[in-house]
Amino acid sequence: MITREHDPRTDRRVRRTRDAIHRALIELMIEKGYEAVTVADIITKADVGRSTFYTHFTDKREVLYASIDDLAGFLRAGSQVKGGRRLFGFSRMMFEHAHEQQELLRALLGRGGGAIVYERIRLVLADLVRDDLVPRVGPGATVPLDLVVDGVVGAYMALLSRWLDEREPHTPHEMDVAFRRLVIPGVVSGLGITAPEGAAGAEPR
Amino acid sequence: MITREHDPRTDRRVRRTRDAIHRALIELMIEKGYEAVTVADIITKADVGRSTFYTHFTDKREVLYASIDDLAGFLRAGSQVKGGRRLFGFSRMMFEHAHEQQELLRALLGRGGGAIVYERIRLVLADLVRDDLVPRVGPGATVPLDLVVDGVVGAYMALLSRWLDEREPHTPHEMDVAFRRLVIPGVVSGLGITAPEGAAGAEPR
Amino acid sequence: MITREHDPRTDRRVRRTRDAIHRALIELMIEKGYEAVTVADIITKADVGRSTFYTHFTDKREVLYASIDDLAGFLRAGSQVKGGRRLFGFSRMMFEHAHEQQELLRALLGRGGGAIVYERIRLVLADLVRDDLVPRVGPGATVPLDLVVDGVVGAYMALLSRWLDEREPHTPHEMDVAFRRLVIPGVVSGLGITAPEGAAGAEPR
Amino acid sequence: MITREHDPRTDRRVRRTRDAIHRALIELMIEKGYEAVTVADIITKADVGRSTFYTHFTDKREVLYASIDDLAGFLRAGSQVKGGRRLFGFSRMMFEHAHEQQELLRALLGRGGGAIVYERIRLVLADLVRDDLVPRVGPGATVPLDLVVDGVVGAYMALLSRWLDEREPHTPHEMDVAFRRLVIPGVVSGLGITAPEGAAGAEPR
DNA sequence: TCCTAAGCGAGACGGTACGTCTTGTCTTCCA
DNA sequence: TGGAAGACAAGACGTACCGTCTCGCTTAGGA
Repeated sequence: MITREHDPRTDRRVRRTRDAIHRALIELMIEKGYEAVTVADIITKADVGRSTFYTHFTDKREVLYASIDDLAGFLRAGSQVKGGRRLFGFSRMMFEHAHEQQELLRALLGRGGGAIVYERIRLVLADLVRDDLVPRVGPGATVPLDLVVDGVVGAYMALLSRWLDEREPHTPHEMDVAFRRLVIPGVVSGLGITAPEGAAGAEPR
Repeated sequence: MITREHDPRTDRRVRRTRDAIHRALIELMIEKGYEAVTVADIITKADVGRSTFYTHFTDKREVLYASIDDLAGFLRAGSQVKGGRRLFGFSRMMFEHAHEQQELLRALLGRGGGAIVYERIRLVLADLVRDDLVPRVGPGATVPLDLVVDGVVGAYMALLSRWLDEREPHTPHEMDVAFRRLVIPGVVSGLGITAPEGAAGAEPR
Repeated sequence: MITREHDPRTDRRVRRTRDAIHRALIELMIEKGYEAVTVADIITKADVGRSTFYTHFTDKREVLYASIDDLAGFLRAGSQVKGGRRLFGFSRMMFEHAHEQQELLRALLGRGGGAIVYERIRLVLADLVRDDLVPRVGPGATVPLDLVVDGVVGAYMALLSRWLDEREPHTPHEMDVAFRRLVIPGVVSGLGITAPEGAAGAEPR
Repeated sequence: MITREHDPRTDRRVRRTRDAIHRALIELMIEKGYEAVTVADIITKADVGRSTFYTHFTDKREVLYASIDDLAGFLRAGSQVKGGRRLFGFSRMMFEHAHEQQELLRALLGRGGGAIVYERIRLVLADLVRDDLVPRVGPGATVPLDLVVDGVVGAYMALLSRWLDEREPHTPHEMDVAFRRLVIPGVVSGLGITAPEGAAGAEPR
């Protein structure tokens, strides 16, 4: 029989507290950007004691990480389910998610968002991209896979960030198409991909 | 006749002070990364009074900008002179410069470098890329120029940053080639470029 | 018939808890002095829950008071039984008790002991001293009784405290004699005592 | 020639700051007693930045010490000048000083005053008393000098503290007389003093 | 014997003070 | 008289305690 280990994170109070803190940070980031938010701001908005904050998190940063990890989870989950056969299946999803959660994502990834967020999301995307590419690498590859991954992710993050910063002058679909048109030709030739789904680069819909 | 305006920046002492501060910041950035450097660190290392620092600069940021502007100037100058006809002529130069000034560039652009530097350099590169592309845009362009610029610069910055972070496992030349192979196909098709120098994508040497 | 009021203090568990807390505080006071002991220290050492502590006591102070009251009871009891006719009968007893319980008393009254303890014990002694003096005051008294009491108790507490702090370089008996020789002449003349037991000041044994 | 060492304590600003802090603490101690005063209280009342406070003092305690040292200086100085030949010359002076500075002294020495103050002043007085007694010790002394000093100082401090606590029901002169009558007989006999100024115990005026 | 109220441990929580750190301004001194 | 030195106010940071509280577990005494 399993000893009912008491995991503090399942405590109802604990959940409530942690959630309140998360929500507070996000709202504040939308207001003034990550760097400008102080711990005092957070605990005031979350209506939580200072020590309580520090029992749960060591840092502003740590609170942020959880939010990013939510995003990462969303991406990972989505990419497996819906991404299906398509190359860079996360792209469309992400643009749409970003569109729906504009303010949050702008706070996270826009000019105001810390470098930490950027790096963290970059890592998640890099994993997704790598997983997409590894099985497709052909014998005639002329560019190291790592560099391809870095380049693709860099292009993607740049498009996404600027799109958010400029208040989304294009639709998520347009962005997705632009990303694919820009990136897929180079990836295909650089990695020597001879996809049966040569339609990889063709846009759907 | 020119009014002998006393420009403080020509004062010998002033020059010395400003240079000392610059050098101090750079050395400290190499040691611990931009964010971790404090004004106190800088003035100690530069052996300068606190008020002196604030007489010349309003910020840590402002000191940094000058360093970046050096870099920007280097890029702009180089790209006009040597870039010649080639698309993205700055690329090779930049990789080589980064190679020579490894530590500085790593401090500026690597994980430790602030988002400010990143953004600033991004802007410079975006200008260069745009100038490269504008005259080549063809009638059959299917991707908005702005997005192409953002994507290309994003990919470039990503390659450069990661290369620096990973202690340059490839030669500058290899990086340059990878960048071009990865990016030029998409750019050419996306912008409908029908270059006479169809050799744009071919690597030189 | 008496309503079988369930007095919690008789509950065996309750006794155990309270005692454990008392013992913990005393041991900790010996280790590091009253002020330095925290409630967390106490409940850890007593192996008791935080809420339990606050069910029984409102304070660190309150726990302490009980210890002092033990001491006070000891003094009061002793002074009646053994004090007999002698002036300041408590003195010898107290020095001896302090000698036997060195560590505890040092913790309570030495440099580390809080002002609260001091004051509390002072009050007990003041009562004893006053009870000793009241019946002896003569018609020729030139010093108000209250001042005599304060002075005598002050002198006694000072001798006791310093003796404890200095690790008892004298025997209890020597201390007692010193105290009497120092204080009784002034008391006798100040209060106009014409004791039949003129032997009041003479040391026994 | 002496290098004009720049002692920060002579800086006019520094003086002002330190004084403001001292005054603030004293006023606050009068209001609510030493323990209850927080650093935040002090810096608010002194209109001083938090860091400034900690540049000059490590502690509330340290601020307090300076105040006590003022008092000590006053005592020492006075005792030499005015004390003259009389035994315990400081006594009258101190009672009068305490009378004039009632509130401050009550804050320092009364129930609210920390044990630290008490101990510190005790040490100063002990020095004065010892200096008074050493040259007078006679051959027939039956009580160790240290104990006499401790006892005398203890009696004095007790009289002073209680007098302050009870809002001075007696005049300083009465207090001084009471102290001398109570203590001098025992001291004279205990130390075997055969004073030419046998008038030591006689009250003046 | 079972049931129920209390005692209890564990520890989350809001609050408050602490001492440290960094920033940008302001004052003083000196050359 | 203008630049250098550094004192200063402001306020964020992470830590330490406090006293209150909520939660389940256990444990004894009355039904």
